[in-house]
Amino acid sequence: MSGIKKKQPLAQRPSLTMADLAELAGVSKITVSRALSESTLVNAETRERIQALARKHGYKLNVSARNLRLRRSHTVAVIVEMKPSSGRTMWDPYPLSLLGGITQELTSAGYSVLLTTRQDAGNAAVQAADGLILLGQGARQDAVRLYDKLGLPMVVWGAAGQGGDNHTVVGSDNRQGGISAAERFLSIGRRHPVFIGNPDHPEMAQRLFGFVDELAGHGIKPLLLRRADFTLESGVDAVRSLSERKVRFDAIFACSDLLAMGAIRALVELGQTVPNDVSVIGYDDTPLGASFLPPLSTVRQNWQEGGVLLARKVLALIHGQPVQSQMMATTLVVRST
Amino acid sequence: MSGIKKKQPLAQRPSLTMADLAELAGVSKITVSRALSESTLVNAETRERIQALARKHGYKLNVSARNLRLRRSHTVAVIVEMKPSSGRTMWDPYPLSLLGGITQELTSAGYSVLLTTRQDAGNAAVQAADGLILLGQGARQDAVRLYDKLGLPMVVWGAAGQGGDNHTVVGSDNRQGGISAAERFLSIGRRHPVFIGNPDHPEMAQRLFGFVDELAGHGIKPLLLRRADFTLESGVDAVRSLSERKVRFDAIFACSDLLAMGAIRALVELGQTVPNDVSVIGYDDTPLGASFLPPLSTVRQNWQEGGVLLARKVLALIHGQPVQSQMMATTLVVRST
DNA sequence: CGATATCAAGATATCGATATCATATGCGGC
DNA sequence: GCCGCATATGATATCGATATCTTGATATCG
Repeated sequence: MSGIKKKQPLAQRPSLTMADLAELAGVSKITVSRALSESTLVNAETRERIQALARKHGYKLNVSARNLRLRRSHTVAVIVEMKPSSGRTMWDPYPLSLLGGITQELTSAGYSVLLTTRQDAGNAAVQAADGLILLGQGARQDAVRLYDKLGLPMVVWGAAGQGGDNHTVVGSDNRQGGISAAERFLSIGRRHPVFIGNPDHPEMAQRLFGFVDELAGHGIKPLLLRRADFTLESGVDAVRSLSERKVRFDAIFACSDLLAMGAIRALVELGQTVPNDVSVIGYDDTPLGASFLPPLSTVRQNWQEGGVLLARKVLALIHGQPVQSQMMATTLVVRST
Repeated sequence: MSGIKKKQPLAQRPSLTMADLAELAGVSKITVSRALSESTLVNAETRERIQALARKHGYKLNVSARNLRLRRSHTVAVIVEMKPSSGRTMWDPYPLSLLGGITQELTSAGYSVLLTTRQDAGNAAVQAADGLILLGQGARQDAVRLYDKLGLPMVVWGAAGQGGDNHTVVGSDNRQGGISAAERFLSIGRRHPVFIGNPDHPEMAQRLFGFVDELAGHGIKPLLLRRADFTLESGVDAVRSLSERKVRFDAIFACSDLLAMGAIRALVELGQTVPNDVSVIGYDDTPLGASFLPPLSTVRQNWQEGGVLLARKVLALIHGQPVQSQMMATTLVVRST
């Protein structure tokens, strides 16, 4: 019966439904539903039989139907900020292993990952998601508030305390990253450190605070060199400007490996040696930093793990469990600079 | 009536349905459906009125319901190969702007992007997708065949002709990339070129073929230096081995900027000058190559555009339009090497 | 003027799965 | 022999949207 339709108004590859399986097995479709969802309400033998039948005929669950009935989508929307022209976009190497971690964790929990950009987050599919993960500079106040209105479980990647702390934040412990750079400089007797980066960015600001606070404990006040671009040229330029201003410095903490490498290049040009005259620490532990000459010391963040954490938190929220913000430890990788 | 339910078995945030809107507007729900989908079957005035009402009450379409009825998911699954430990994974900087392009194009066409890894592509949600995009080394024969069985419109990123040409392939024109490197070397009078890369990888193989063929037309046969890793160290090592074997060479075409930079570093160590003694061309146009000293000549691929193209092709396939494989032009960026 | 378009809106059935309530059967205990 | 209870299965309603078929009203034409 059910196999033959009078009409097929919405032509499509005809796929097996539970009703079809039910007919094949000689049971009702509810029994099939129960058998396939491992319910104990159905006899073990029948269950096996139905499952075997499903496998044999390549039965595929209709996700839309289930989602409609259950009023959930089993989907988490990941909203990334896309600023294609910026020096540090979400499409940069690192934040992307975040996506990797997220995907791994969510899919293995049976959830789907819906990738979207900020622009079209008004999207019906996004609103239908069970939860939200915000990545990138999108973690700014306005954006966060915007998505908050959707009333969905939401987790944000970024700096702690960012955005009214009404929502869960996961990020790497930028403050601690700054502290460990400071500790390193102190331990090797540097007295005139410089910070290169953009304190307007909440994550960088945390690095700066950690750096400054730790140094302050030893009576040292670092110089802040504001640089918005995270390019190598920007690093070169920063150091040149220091030299022109005849600033005395013996250590540089840069907010990215690229900046750090630029700084080193400029130092070499100016006849300074690294690390003898000036010690340099970068941020992110890019593969290039390790191969740089001299090999770059840097602060490493574990993005992949961050992604996993983000995913776990949304899932917890979705299941109604209490969740707290969390900052992940960073590691200072000491190489030759 | 419809606002009040006797029971609420699956408790959830109560959201407005078309039926609710219909009651508010004093029309039937079909009219609402038509009004919201801009159908001309409904009076312009009524349409406006209903749309205003929908906006006012923050009506949200239930995607599952629509998808169920229409028997499509408005979703394209993007399957990425995840090999976290490899030197060149999908989570590398570049292939990721591919994702950017894909996302942009698909979402602006009203489709959702479902991100998955290879492992769980048996996933119900993936099977429910309207189309598939394969990224990364997943474009290998076995993987392609696996997904082919799903019978979904599918587009693969990779080298032309790869995998039985039963399916659509989009990629950058690696062969042409090889040719333009060869042309450049010929034009500056180099006679002893070397190719560094891994010809087992289909895309690299194309570069090699283009390189070899073009040179052959001028009676030159390049040396093939096989290197599986795409690290800077690998490039250093490659050049050292050339020097140890006392091979004579005056040009290097490397399959990645990192390899090329490593090669240059080794050349400098050996007292050779670039580009006077040896000319070097890399691949990918990474930001670092441009800032390298000396600035690296390289072959640029436009990943973002590739993503857009992939997306357009799946959409075309989904809509039943004929589609052809396409290779995107590459650009030789001549800098100082 | 009657016949036929044209336009606007409604009635109904349907997509595929599952929650809930109902039913049938078997079994032990008093 | 009847009640209660557990086990296994079925019937029905429902999730929210839309395709298709109808219906009614107005317009157009020979």
